[in-house]
Amino acid sequence: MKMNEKLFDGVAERFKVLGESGRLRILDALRDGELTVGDLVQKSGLNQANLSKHLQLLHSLGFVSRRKHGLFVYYQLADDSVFKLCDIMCRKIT
Amino acid sequence: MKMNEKLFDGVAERFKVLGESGRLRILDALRDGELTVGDLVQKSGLNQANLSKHLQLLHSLGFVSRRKHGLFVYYQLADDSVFKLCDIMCRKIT
DNA sequence: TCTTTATATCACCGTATAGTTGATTAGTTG
DNA sequence: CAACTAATCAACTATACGGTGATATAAAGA
Repeated sequence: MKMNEKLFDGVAERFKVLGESGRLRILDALRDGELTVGDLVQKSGLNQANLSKHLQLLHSLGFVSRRKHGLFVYYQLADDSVFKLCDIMCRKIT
Repeated sequence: MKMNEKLFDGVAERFKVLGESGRLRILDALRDGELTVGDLVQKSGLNQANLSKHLQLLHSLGFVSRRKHGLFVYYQLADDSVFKLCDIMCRKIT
């Protein structure tokens, strides 16, 4: 695909979101299915406010989706693109 | 690929490098073949010191390779992984 | 309605980093 | 040596971003 001039900022913005190991850990924790915010607090070691901020960012850019059920909000991966991306990156490292 | 705990930082570091539109423009400028630093100064609008800094970063993480010939240093894309990555990202935008 | 719980948001701080500039250095060529 | 390309260094500004504690919002149940 030819990179459109308009796309640079949007693409960079999304790479930047993945350029933070905390958010990668969140996404990895969701690999096996949806989790609540509370689950993610435990798994990630991040506190609630910080985690929530990361989740809003990931959601706003389409990396995760969510559904609300009662008091809980369940987050899950929007698709498998994150792991496609990480696979390519990992190949550059090893 | 299962994300190894050790890989998180390395992968994040590389995503972060792509998370900046200036560097994406540099990589895009190299799409059609190798260019000298002077060429890239013109194409990118960045000054020499700044551009050189970006190039060192891109080179140290394996996104570009370089060869020296006479006074000039020619940079080129190390492989096509950048565009694979951008393609996936673009699909998330459109 | 009052309480509890889960999540989102706000305000603030500290730090990291990009961008810029100017100067210098290194290496190559003629 | 003189001219040129590129890398590097130092210093500065501005801004973006992560982390955190406090507060707000929303849903469920007594």
